[in-house]
Amino acid sequence: MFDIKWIRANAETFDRSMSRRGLGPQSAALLELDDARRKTVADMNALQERRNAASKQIGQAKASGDEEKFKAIMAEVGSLKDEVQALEDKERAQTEALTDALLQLPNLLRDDVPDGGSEADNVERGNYSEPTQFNFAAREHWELGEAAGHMDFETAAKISGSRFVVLRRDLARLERAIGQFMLDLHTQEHGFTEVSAPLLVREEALYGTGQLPKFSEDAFATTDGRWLIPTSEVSLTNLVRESIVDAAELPMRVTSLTPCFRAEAGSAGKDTRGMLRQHQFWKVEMVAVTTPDKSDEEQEYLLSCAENVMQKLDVPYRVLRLCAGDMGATMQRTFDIEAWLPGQDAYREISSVSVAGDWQARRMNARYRNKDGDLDYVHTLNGSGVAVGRALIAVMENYQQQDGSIRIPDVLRPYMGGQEQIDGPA
RNA sequence: GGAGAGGUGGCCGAGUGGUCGAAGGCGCUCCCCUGCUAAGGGAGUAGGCGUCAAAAGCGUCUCGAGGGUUCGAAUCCCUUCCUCUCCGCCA
Repeated sequence: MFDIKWIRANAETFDRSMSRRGLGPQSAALLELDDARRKTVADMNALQERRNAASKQIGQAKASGDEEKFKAIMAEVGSLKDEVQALEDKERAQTEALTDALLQLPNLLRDDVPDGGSEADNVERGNYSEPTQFNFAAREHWELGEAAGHMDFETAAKISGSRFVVLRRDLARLERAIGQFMLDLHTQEHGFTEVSAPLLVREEALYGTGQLPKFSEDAFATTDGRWLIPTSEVSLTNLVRESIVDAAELPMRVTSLTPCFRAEAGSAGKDTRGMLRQHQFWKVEMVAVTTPDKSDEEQEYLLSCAENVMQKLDVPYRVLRLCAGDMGATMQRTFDIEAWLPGQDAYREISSVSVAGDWQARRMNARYRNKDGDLDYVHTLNGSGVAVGRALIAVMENYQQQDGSIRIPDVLRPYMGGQEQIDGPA
């Protein structure tokens, strides 16, 4: 959500950002709406002032017993009332129209976000180790899992439909181990506070983080008007909604391990095989709330935390600086971490680390008191740390052995009762 | 599901149809005082919008939200959302 006053003062910057997002210039239409609104406000205020003054005189007239004056002013106020009412209605409608328009707009882009229209234009920012090499043909995760009998899409389809999976035995445990490991890493080494927050949220929470109003088709709604979270970014970021955060408590860093639910509308036919793209998956999320001057470095910090997960798992990855056309609407700058998947012979997204600036904070009305003692909006950031389902895939494919067994990364063994590998087909 | 209570400033909390954006307290800021600290004394301290280059000032709106009664509503009425308590049910 944008501050219309900021748009008026920075129309060019604003329009350039929108253009880079593939939208036309937006400021002119918005400012026109706002000009009309402000004119109404001015008229309304003037009338209200007259009404208020007249009301006071009525009180005085009545007190002094001046019946004639009393009636005269009453008459004036009577007509003023309707006019004021009309202007108030007009003002409300105009403000609502402006707010609705502002709510639709994507976030600003930071200057260092590369231009580009698709993922092809993302810029590599660095990587960690070379792609894993095998002296046998690498299998995809679902081949490994189905062959060993602990990854079952058929049964999942009977229960829930496509894009669901049933994991059994060691693989179910490995999924749990990955989540536990990452959560412990963030809480014990990275300074995050673990949070267990709702998975079912009000519509307002999704407006706050920006999934609504534009992306309702991506999430699942319940029959009572609530929504299943598409990411715990929603629950965690909204922790500060409608509040004034104590500046001494910033940066606030929270993390949680939760299921995420996504409708995946519009990705029909994409990644249909395996568990890369599911309607339900586990994810460890990191959310940070900080002051505006600290959000850039905070994003670097979140990225380093996510990278640390990958390094400890010892899975090859690269970091991308997402281009304008590939970025989500709610963020100002995004770094993706892509894990190397030998079975696919490709890097695939496993984490996304973004800074939203004050865009979400304005929607949530989340503020803090700055050094001058004035209220200002906080900056919010989030990053996957990392997606559990995809980490499971990455571990399976990178740690696979010729016989279809899978070695267990060192850091996960404590969470697997010391087990060193998951056996392949019997 | 049944019955009840309540939503007021950063927080707690008082509040009667008018002079209330709102007592008091806490917190915070500044000043005074004491060698330092603690304690004490004094002053200040809601937010949004509009106007303004900006600040000040001025105007206006806001006591959950929306509507109504009234010359006038935090206060009365209606609707609605939310929170809490008790009972029932339940992991």
